[in-house]
Amino acid sequence: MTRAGGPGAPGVDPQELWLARAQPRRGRRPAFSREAITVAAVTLADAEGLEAVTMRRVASEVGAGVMSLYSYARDKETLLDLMIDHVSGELPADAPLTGDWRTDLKAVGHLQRALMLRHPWLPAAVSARRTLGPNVLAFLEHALAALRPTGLDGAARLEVFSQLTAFVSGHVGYEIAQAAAARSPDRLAAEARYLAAVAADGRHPELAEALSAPGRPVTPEATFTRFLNRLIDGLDTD
Amino acid sequence: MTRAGGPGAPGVDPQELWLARAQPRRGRRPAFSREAITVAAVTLADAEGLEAVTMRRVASEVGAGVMSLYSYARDKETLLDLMIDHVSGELPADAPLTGDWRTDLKAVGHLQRALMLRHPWLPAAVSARRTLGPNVLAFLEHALAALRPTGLDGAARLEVFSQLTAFVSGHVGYEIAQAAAARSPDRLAAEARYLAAVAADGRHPELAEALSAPGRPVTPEATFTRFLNRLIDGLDTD
DNA sequence: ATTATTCTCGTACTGTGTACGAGAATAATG
DNA sequence: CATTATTCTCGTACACAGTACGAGAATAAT
Repeated sequence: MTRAGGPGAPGVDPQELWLARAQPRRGRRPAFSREAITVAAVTLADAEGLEAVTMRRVASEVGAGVMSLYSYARDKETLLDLMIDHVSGELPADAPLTGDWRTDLKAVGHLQRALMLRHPWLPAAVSARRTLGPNVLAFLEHALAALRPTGLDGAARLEVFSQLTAFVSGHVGYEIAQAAAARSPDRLAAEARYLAAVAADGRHPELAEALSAPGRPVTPEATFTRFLNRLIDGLDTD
Repeated sequence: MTRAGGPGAPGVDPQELWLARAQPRRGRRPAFSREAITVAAVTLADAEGLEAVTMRRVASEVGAGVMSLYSYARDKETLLDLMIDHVSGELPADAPLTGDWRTDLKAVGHLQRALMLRHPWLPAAVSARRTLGPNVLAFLEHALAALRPTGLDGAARLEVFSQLTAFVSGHVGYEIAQAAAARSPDRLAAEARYLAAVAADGRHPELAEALSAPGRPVTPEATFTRFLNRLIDGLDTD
């Protein structure tokens, strides 16, 4: 027969992924699980980055043959969706709300950032991709509830959440790039030398000044909080 | 000999890429140019997406053998850096400033967004990567100048610019994903059906309401402007 | 003319995602 | 019980990726 399903019953529709599958009561029993495969992939990405997540690596990590993975996810893209939704499950979708929507929304932002820092591959994976798995939707539900006191209509609340997510994703993506660069001192030194050379060429006076400024140490956390607060405090509910 | 240089003189240092190269007055003359190769890669990415940019495709587009590209860029990552800096050259780094830094900074944000919309692969490429080519630095210089009236010190101005860029990148990345989804009506319909099913399950009342709300048409442009204004108006210069 | 240098690019290697299909395991059917 | 339909596993194979290697072509200095 022609691959009709599998434990994951991957269909033609992308969304079919998330729909509860009719459990087959016939045929060979699955030796693995979508969950186990997803966890293996996430673990790999956390430890060695997204580019370490190859079907072969994941399969060997989980003790399966490579092609067996395709019974659980139609393709690698789908596996990525599974990974995204899986880690989104770490977001507490039922945290109590204070009733002050600004406070609650800031908490949402901080939760998202913390998740992305735990899984540094997330910003890049989420960019230019929309994953609507159960965990993502559960947290969306939570965020929409937090926004209820604003009095905004549903569409507007949806928009605010999307924008918040986009902001956090962009911010943390950059934060991660910074941290990665700082992790290899020689590369960092080379960059510093290069920038110093650019600053010294006379055509970049602003940059020169910015680099010569005494860089008081700022934690990324503080920077994020500051900008998040600005964004959220600036929201109005007219 | 062991690949000592080439037209691009790719060295060990990543930054060496951007440093002016001593033009060799010996040996065979280059048949192509870094510029031409970069343009070909950008054109390809614009038309068919980043995944269409393979060394073989770029080479054939430019009429070169595949391995010849490696004389102009050490590896594909470097080619990506070249692409990013190249399109950054479209940003007018010498636009006149009004002197009102909020107005000027908003203009900067709009310029960045426009660039990313023209080159939809940009947000994904920029995420988790730092490219410091001449065009990027020229625009940075421009943005820092725009921020001068704030009275912020150099480091703070640098930070504001980084945050702005991160915000725009995150926003436009999401905007592009939306647009891409909307481009294939069947996929969009499938998603709508799926979301309706989720909304109907009773456990997502907020989502159900959001989806049922009469979606007055909002242009992405207006949304972006709104959030950008909030972010920038919220900035203070204490 | 010789030689050093700098480029071009065919060949080949490793690693990728995944189509195909043979075979193993299970449940329903006679 | 044997048969059969179903559902899974996974070895093999293929196209295509990035790129190391190195032989040869073109150019400038000697």
